[in-house]
Amino acid sequence: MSTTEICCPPPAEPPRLPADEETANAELARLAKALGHPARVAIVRLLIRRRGCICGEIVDELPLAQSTVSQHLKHLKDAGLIRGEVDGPRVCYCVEPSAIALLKALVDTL
Amino acid sequence: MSTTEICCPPPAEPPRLPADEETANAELARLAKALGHPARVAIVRLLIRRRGCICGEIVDELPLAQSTVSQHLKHLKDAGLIRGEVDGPRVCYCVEPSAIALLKALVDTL
DNA sequence: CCGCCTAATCGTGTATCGACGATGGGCGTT
DNA sequence: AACGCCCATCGTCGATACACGATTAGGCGG
Repeated sequence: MSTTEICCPPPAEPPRLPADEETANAELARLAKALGHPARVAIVRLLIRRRGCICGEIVDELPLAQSTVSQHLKHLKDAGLIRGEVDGPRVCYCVEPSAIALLKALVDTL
Repeated sequence: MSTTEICCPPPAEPPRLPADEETANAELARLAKALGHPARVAIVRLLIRRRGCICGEIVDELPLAQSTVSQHLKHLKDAGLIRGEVDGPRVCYCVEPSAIALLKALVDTL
């Protein structure tokens, strides 16, 4: 395996909106809450920009302590917005395209 | 004035995205945070559905106490997502179309 | 095997959220 | 003038968020 391979192949499947409105509200609220912090928006944008994945580079890019960044990453991962894969000693994060697509679709229903 | 007039004429101006990315992140985080609760999503949807405006009807629609709903309305108003106008003894809320448009535009930049 | 590097987790402190009941203020109605 | 309705605000409480330093866990390299 080459070391520069893409660790997170995005399957970009079209989002399926929840039929039930209450579920849709809860889903949108979940995703929105995960983006409800500037640092997390910055992380998502960073992960999108570098199509590949990063790990501790995020810490270098943000004016936050390593543990704080790790917390934000956990938030985003719990919300399903990003994915993290262990690659040897480091961890490779990337966005979950379907989650982003779902967010966009849900926001568009407003 | 008729009692059924539209209290919140939406000016629907096209959103101007912040040029600075950091500002855009903060703006998106603010709006997302405001939507980061199912009840607030439900309120926004309710206000959109009934193009006109409502007030205490929201309380009837949600399984929450009046004061709690008022708090959520305050959140949404502080975030600029909704507007509230006093109309006699009752208060008339409606969405701020430009804010919704801005949110959609910001999410689309992801 | 031992140390190193990376990242997650723990523990802490402060601040904010979310919910409620109770209180207060503004405006019609009687 | 007094009452009643509608809504905002206050005060409170437990839960959660946010930030940090310190510690732990887990691979890799020497």
